[in-house]
Amino acid sequence: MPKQGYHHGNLRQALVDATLRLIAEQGPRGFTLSDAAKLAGVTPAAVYRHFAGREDLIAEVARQGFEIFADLMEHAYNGGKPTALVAFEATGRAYLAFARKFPGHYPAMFESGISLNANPDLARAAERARGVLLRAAQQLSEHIPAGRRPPASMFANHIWALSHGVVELFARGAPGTRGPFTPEDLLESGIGIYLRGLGLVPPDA
Amino acid sequence: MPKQGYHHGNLRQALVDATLRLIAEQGPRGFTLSDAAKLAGVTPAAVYRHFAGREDLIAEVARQGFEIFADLMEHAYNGGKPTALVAFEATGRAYLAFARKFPGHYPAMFESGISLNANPDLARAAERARGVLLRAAQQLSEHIPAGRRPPASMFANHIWALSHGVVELFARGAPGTRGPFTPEDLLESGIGIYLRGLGLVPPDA
DNA sequence: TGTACATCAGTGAACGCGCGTTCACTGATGTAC
DNA sequence: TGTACATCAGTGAACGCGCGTTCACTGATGTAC
Repeated sequence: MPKQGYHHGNLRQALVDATLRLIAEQGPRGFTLSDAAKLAGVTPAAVYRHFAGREDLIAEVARQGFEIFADLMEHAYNGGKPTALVAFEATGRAYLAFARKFPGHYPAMFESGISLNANPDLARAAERARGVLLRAAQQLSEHIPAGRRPPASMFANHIWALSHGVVELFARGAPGTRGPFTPEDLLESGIGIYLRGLGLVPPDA
Repeated sequence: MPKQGYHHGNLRQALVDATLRLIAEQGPRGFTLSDAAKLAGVTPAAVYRHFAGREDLIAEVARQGFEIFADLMEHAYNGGKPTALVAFEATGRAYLAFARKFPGHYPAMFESGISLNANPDLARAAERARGVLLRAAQQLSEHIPAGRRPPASMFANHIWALSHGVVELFARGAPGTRGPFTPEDLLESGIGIYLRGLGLVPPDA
């Protein structure tokens, strides 16, 4: 599909890639449309052949991010195999892995200030990602004694919040940068304690 | 102390207040030094009588935020009374309460992209806030059977991450805005489950 | 109490800059005959 | 196979704008005598 004769052939994706690199290097605040164009070897005006403007470009980056994010969590979840618990823990790990391996996507999705509803494709992708985590939580919740089983959406949100907090505070140069624990340790142990609190892990594990 | 004869008398704090209002209304990205000056009824150049520049103004806002934050958590912690557990839970609630009641300070502290080390006063204030939470965690951890007691700094970080995640994702118009739970419910229940996982709350509570 | 003077907070005009966006254009590519 | 033409991706110059910052200044306040 990519043609390399110079009409660039694939400028749309080249601009997305340039945006990713800029955000990864300088944060979502540092990104400018003009820089992205320059990095793609093209005039700023050329961007408007492929995107409605700056906002639209960021939205596409975020959309692709949510697609990858959903895929990655889906893969980690693995249909709930071998057990609901193991699958759920893997999904949690996938969250952090995504944030670290896609340092351009994650900020575009969560720190760029973009509205998820501005763009239907973006909204759909974000919804799908949320859905994966929710499904993992639902299946897991069936193993909790029905009497004191919290709504699955609630503890999906707990895990999401804990993961996001770890990413924001400890996986970058942010406030809590200090400390002997890696973000991975922190998230893994946090989820472990939390699941024990739900009665899903034996107290002596 | 404030003189109301027109040399303004208290422009420094007026600028801080203007910054707070702008950030609360438009987010940390929307803030400009010029707008803050205008809101304070003053020329942009006047700002430089009191601050080294834009960065320095934001740093002062963040510093004041951390001082209030630390005070609030300290007050909630209440020296560990009546019990370590109750005091700890109150401290967690204070986190969210601060984020909601000081919607200008919180973003300046955690979303403005400011470096906590650029300014020694700021670094000190941030350190104090961290210290309060850590102390609460330490005292609480003494109630955990020594054998499987995780480092206090680890579970202080867990609570910090969970709280921050709830604020970022659910206490604003952000991604997870939907759902039947208030942020307060979410954080309270999350901390509850977590503490049960630590063996600090009886399983049938 | 009154005058002369130093201080210094705030003014107003100007700056250079880089941003996002527009517009008429050009020139390579693909298609019709 | 070759020529004529339509398409449309990218150019280059220009725009208006608002930003953070600077500078020489002014004028109110406080102090010394």
